[in-house]
Amino acid sequence: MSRVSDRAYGAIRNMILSGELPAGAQLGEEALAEMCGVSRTPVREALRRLEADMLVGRTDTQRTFVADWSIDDVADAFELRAMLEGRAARRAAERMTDSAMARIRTANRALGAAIQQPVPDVSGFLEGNREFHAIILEVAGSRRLAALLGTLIEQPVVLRTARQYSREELRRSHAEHEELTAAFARRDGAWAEAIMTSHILRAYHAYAEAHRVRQGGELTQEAAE
Amino acid sequence: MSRVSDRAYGAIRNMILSGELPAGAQLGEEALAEMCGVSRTPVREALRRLEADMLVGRTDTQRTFVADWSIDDVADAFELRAMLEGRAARRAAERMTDSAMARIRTANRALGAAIQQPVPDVSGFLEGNREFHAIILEVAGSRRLAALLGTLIEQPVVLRTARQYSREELRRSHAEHEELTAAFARRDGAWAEAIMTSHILRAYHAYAEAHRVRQGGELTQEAAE
DNA sequence: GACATGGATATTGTATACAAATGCCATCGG
DNA sequence: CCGATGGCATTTGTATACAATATCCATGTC
Repeated sequence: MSRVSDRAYGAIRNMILSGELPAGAQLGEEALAEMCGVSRTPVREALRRLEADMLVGRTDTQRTFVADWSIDDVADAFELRAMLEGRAARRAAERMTDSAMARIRTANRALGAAIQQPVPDVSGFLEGNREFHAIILEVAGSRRLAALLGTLIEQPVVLRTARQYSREELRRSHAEHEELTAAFARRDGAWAEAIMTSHILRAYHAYAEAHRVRQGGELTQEAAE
Repeated sequence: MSRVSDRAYGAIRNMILSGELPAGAQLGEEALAEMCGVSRTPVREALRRLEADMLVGRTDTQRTFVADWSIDDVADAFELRAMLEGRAARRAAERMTDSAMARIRTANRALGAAIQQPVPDVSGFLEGNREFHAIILEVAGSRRLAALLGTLIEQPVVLRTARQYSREELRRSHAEHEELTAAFARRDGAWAEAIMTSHILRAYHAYAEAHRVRQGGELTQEAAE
């Protein structure tokens, strides 16, 4: 992240994900450039990347704005993610190595320890969770699959669930990870795919449930899968 | 395509797809700018888009080159495409309208007529084929699915098969389209998905077969699915 | 002769200036 | 009062200049 355009990308992205730039907000290049303390050139580059991520949209006349997400968009994204992560899990199971198994177990142990603290360590949970999914994607060994999932894993909507997960929900997530680990240990691709798919879809429904109850809650971190 | 950067994008993309810029070739911004008769700024933008399409790659030190595709990359891309187009077909079947059915039938009729000429009209076939798949994607109604498939449908490798399709292969493609149409007419999502998946995978194996026989053939148009 | 080192050359990154287009608002006519 | 029109302000698109960095080649040393 040393290049200026990378910093701009990260900064704008964070402002979108945190809600500082609300959905639908106009994104003037000049204004963003001033915020980031850079010129328009790297800002333009950052905006193009964010457009590819579908975090920002464009009017027919090239004006940029923060993408807003209908309920259907959210369901759509989760469905695709469930399918793609399921595929990744299948491939990972088929290609699993002993050293990767060890890394997966380590990540999962850390995750388990985090949620058993007197006060659950949500950050630790999230970090273990991220690591777990990253290893699977790595073992799956498909650059394209990784690229496609890249645009799906950190959406605004996905990022606002975990902090309010109950201990029970965290525990359940951990249990699903354990089951996935068992499927990997047996190199059972079909099993791994099925667990992963339901793992993601459960996260979706947890989100949908929470969203139905209290519209517009203002949290900042990742959903826990 | 009136903006200069769009023209640059199209021009560079065509040079890659046609093989004029061979895999692995360095893509200097200045050189490309001169070729396209524009300044570096729009060229840079075009290169970023092509990078997102995975048509070009980057060294660790930001030098751009034409991506080259190993056999595994090709298999990988086709697999993902089969999965995603299958999903699109399922969704399309579930959401099919009468007017879309009519358009699908029209496209398919045109495709059928093209291959029954004394000399098969391959361009007509390709146009009908493209239209057919485009309507399905439209009816599927998932912007994200469309975006993900966008990066998969026109790869260098996918684009070099149809011209050498035998009349028998063209006929078979048409027959599969007819079967898909029947599945749509019955709003049978599972059926549509299964046909579409096998449709794409058959195209893959046709490609793999041809590629095994004569490595490095030099054709220019799209694969026929 | 092989390898390290240094500087010249080429390439990419960023800033800025200017051109083109879009949007906004006030004014005018009905 | 409503809508159309024209011009001003804002925003985006492109070109160019300059800075930073990487590559390449020649030279020198072991």
